Amino acid sequence: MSDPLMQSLVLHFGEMGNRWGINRTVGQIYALLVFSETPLNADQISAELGFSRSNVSMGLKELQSWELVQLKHIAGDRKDYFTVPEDVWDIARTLILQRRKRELEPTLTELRNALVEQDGSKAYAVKRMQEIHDFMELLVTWTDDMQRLSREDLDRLLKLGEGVNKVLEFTRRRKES
Amino acid sequence: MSDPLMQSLVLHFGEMGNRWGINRTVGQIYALLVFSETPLNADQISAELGFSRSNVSMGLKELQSWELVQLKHIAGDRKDYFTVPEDVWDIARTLILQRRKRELEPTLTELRNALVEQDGSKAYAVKRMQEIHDFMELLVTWTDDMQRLSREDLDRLLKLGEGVNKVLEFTRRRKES
DNA sequence: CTGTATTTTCAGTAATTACTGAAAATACAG
DNA sequence: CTGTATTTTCAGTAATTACTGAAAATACAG
Repeated sequence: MSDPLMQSLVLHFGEMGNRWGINRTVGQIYALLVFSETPLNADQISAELGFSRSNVSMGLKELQSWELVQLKHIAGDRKDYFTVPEDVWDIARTLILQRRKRELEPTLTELRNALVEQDGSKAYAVKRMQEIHDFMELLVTWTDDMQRLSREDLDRLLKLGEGVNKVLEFTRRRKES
Repeated sequence: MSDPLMQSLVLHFGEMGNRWGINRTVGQIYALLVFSETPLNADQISAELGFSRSNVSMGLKELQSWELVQLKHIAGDRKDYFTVPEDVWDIARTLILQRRKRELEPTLTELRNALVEQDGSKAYAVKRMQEIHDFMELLVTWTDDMQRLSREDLDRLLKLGEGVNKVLEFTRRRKES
């Protein structure tokens, strides 16, 4: 890689891959695409990162299943090229949606079923299942609502931060009256 | 396990462990503690889940490093007993804090350094680093702010959902005037 | 339809991670 | 301080996951 700064960050994203549930090579491929101005094809990625063409193919497939990369075609070139959305917010949105799908929804379904079938089960365990279920449902609905906000409103909301407290006063008062 | 419903959920949490960055056994130990009314000691866990005492010891150590379990002592008993916080919100708070620490902060530090050392690097890559850095910083500050809200305010905020949009109108108007 | 470029699949193997039992370390009752 | 209960460490191995090269499948230019 020509740029040493980029190189070290690509390696770092590879390491972080573990913690995000993807493997080292997939993390590196992703980082490379993020920092590349132009779309890249599998051969370029393979050459740049030094692992096999087939490994790159599998990595790209996984990134596509996460909807984290986009397939582009270049006129007069038969190869598949890949990029990543320009807007960091779009990336974040996808990440949240995907993690929710993989980390929350299966458990939510499982809990829902458990609560329906429940009978003669230990009362405490059932209570706990209910609590977790309700909380997860709340989170899912909320992230759904957030997805519907415009980029600008989201930005505003995040920057509001703790100030949200003051804003909440309105609702509180409204409910009390 | 006496309760079949609980059994199947413990197994499910084990499977989900993979996606949450912990292994199957750690996931099962955690679920067992969540659904158990009383604190459990390592021998009980080991017997209940059918894996070795030493594996349970390592699992509990990992859960402690995540601050997801609490050590309890029972009068007149020399063994260590473990539980999980009663309040789902407390669990969620810990989870968010820990994931931030493991998934965001290392990269934030890396990006900060990269941006300082940056010179003669590809302009596009640097721009991208800056964007990601700023976004992550925003997220970190925001989750910090959220941690400071009371349980009740958080609940209110989540239930507000999309309604937050209307509330945002206030800020928007204030800024415009 | 043919031939070549390109991508994907997959069996085999390398690397990593999970798990166990035994031994060592620690904790504490008496 | 001694002896026993309890927890932790760790080397060895089992299980899982990552990666490669070769072969198969697909895509498409001509």
